[in-house]
Order: sequence, then C-alpha cells, then structure tokens
Amino acid sequence: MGGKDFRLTHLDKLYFPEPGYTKRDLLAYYLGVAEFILPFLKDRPLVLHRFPNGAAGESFYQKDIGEGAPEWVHTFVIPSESSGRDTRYYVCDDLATLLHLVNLGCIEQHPWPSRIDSLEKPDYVFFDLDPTEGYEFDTIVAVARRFLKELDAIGLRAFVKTSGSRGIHLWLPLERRYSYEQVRTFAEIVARVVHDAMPEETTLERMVDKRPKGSISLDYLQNSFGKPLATVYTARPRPSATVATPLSPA
DNA sequence: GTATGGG
DNA sequence: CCCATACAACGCGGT
DNA sequence: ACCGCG
Repeated sequence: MGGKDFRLTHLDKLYFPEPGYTKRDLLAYYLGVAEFILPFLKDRPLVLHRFPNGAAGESFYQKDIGEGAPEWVHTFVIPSESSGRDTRYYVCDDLATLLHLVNLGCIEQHPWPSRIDSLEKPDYVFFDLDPTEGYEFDTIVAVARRFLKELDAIGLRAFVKTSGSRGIHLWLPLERRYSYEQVRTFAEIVARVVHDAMPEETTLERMVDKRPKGSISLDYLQNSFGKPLATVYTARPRPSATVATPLSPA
C-alpha cells in the first residue's frame, strides 16, 4: 500500500458479538467507506478511542501515537496545556493509516473540528443532541428541526447526521475566523434559543442525574480546543454496530 | 494491541 | 512458552 | 483544587 507496511492482526476476533462481526468485518467496512470518511479526517488531529477486545470490552482514549507506530504515519505535535508535554497526534490522511488505526482497535474516529494549519480556529461548530433515558426519537427530530429553523432564520444552513448512538449531531461549516471560545459562545446562544422555545423537550443541565427524564440534552461545551467529535461514517461501539450517518434534512 | 519480564 | 502486568486523555465549568 | 462530564 504505497510502501506503507503494517500488519493486520487478530482478524477473527469478535468485535460485535451480537451481529457476529469480527475485526475483519470492521476493516472491510472502513475499506468500503474510506473514500467518504477520509476527507473528514484529513489534516485534523485525531483522538483514538480504542477497544482492543471489541465494542463490549474495556476501552481507553489515546492521543499520543506512543511507541511502535509505523514510521510513515503522519503526525502533528501539539503541546498539552495541562501536562506540559508534547503530544504527537495521528493525522489520518490515507487508507493505510485508517486501516492501521482500526487494527489498533480504534472503532471510532474522532477528529478535531480544526485543522493543523489553523488549530485555534475551528472550521465548524456543532450541536450534540443527546437524549436522556426514556426519550422518544420523535422528540429528537423535533428538536433538530427547531435548530435548523432557528439557524435558517439567521441565514445559516446546518448539516445533520445521526451520532450512531442515540442522538443527532448538527454541524455548521465556518470560515476559520473565530476562536474556540467564540464558537462555543455562539453554540451556547443558539442552544439557549432552542431551549427557550422547547423548554420541556430540552435541557441545558450538565449533571446527568439532574436532566429531566425524556429530555434532550443540548451539549454545546464540546466546542472546545482539543475536543473532538465522532465523524460521519464512523462506527460506534454499540452492541448492534451502528454507524454515524449523514441525513438529508428534507 | 503490544511490549516486557517472571515463572 | 505462557501468563500477568503496564500502558495508552484532557478541557471546561461548577462547587 | 477537585470533580463530573463527554
């Protein structure tokens, strides 16, 4: 693969026991959608969420490529504010890297919403509509439509995808002119407008156990430096092996 | 998932 | 040889 | 400073 050697291991390991999908199946999936997912990974630091023993097993997040990564992988070094050390992030720019990551047990792909040539300036803002226990899917749809309506009212057209778990993500491309803080503030304003319009159906409460049952949590805080978002076509570590899927808002 | 070290 | 263990994130906001 | 959250 372009002289980029790597080894695919444990191909028969069951990654999704319920439907019976193995790591080989997951690799085949990503091979099939590579041409669609790679453009969303290009030039972005990637946060890995690894499940070496499948979707139901123990998992961990990984930012630094660590030891033993192929020498040809593209990386981007970002100083960690808290630890003071440098972190060498993966940047997945090609199929070989994508499949290498899947081999590590990286079921999900979580790129930053900013690109390495302008890290401090996100090129999209997103809204994570996350349902609480006992929700109705119709409620999420109604809340998503309200977001689209409010954004349309100020001349903005957002894109929609299923998160692949239970919720819906909306995202809006931005010129790279605004800081994370500015983008987060904008997201908060829009979320408050929607919450004021649908106070029963939505919540801005951060504490999980204080959210009204059945309400949709509007999480705008994730629009922050170093905080990634599960991207389009990424597989999710759910028992049924769901996938984040772009939707037409029609 | 992989590298390492002990039994 | 095989098993056990170590290791693999961090920013934001509320208190 | 620490904790909950994603």
